[in-house]
Amino acid sequence: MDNAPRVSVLAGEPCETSSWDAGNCPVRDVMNQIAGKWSTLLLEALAQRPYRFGELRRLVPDISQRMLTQTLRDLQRDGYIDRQVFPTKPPSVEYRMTELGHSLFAPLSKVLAWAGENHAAVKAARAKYDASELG
Amino acid sequence: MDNAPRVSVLAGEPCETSSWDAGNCPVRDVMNQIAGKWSTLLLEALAQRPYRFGELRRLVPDISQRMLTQTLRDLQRDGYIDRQVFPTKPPSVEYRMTELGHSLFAPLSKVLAWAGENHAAVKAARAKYDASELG
DNA sequence: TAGTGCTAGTCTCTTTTTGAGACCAACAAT
DNA sequence: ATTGTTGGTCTCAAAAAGAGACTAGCACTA
Repeated sequence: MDNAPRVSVLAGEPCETSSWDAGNCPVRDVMNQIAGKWSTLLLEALAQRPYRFGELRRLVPDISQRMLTQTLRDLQRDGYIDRQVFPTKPPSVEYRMTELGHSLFAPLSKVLAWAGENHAAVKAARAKYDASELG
Repeated sequence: MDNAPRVSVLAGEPCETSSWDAGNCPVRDVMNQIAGKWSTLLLEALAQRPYRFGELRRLVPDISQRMLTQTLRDLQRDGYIDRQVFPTKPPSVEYRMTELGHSLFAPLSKVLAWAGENHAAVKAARAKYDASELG
């Protein structure tokens, strides 16, 4: 049941606070996919250049094959990446970011840049919180 | 064989492909928190104005109290929101976004806007994928 | 005075998701 | 003949999330 298509309720309304339930909210519908543990990492890689399955697996050392397959399928299903099979001797598969994917990655990369710039501040906040919890 | 160029995607160079393991990567460390199912939704709410626990619960109808508590704690721990207890008759708790939280929400809101604008394209891609899977 | 509801949670139990690792078929080199 | 490489799938265990009962102190109600 891992790869069963997720049926999403129809909607078209912007995400107002009065309709923040799962079926009606574009933000939730879109974010719930790209907010996965591995999605942003794979998008970051594929924004750079196309990669093959095994390359991505080596690039992200601690992802399981199962989750790599599944995350790539989800990103493909939402139209962010394309999957192309080459009938070579051992068949190879290339994943490539689509235009839609690049248009998403434009604003997303700003968030990733923020993460890099503010990592220290976040770690400091964590240390402070953990210290006050123990005290 | 492993001739993949180890080049950073982002200008600020927050995450090189040679250190994409969990412990070394600021992007993963920061994103894994804000990428939760409920985090962006709560950040979106608290970017507008402070809210109390019960208000947030009513705002997001399908979040459980357990996950609301836990997500708020995580956001507080990373320094994005503050938690303030008022010793009123029935004690009330107010959650308020910090400066760090607002500085994160600036780029994050661009992604949320993208989600609203491109929801239709994503749904179309999904429909196309599901149709080809069934055929 | 008992009953009800509000507050912001916690505790337990069940279901879902994720992770670890074995297995697959074809073909290439050793 | 064994090993390695390709891109997966399959099963089973562990972790995370969801559902719902339960708490304490106070206010209002009957």
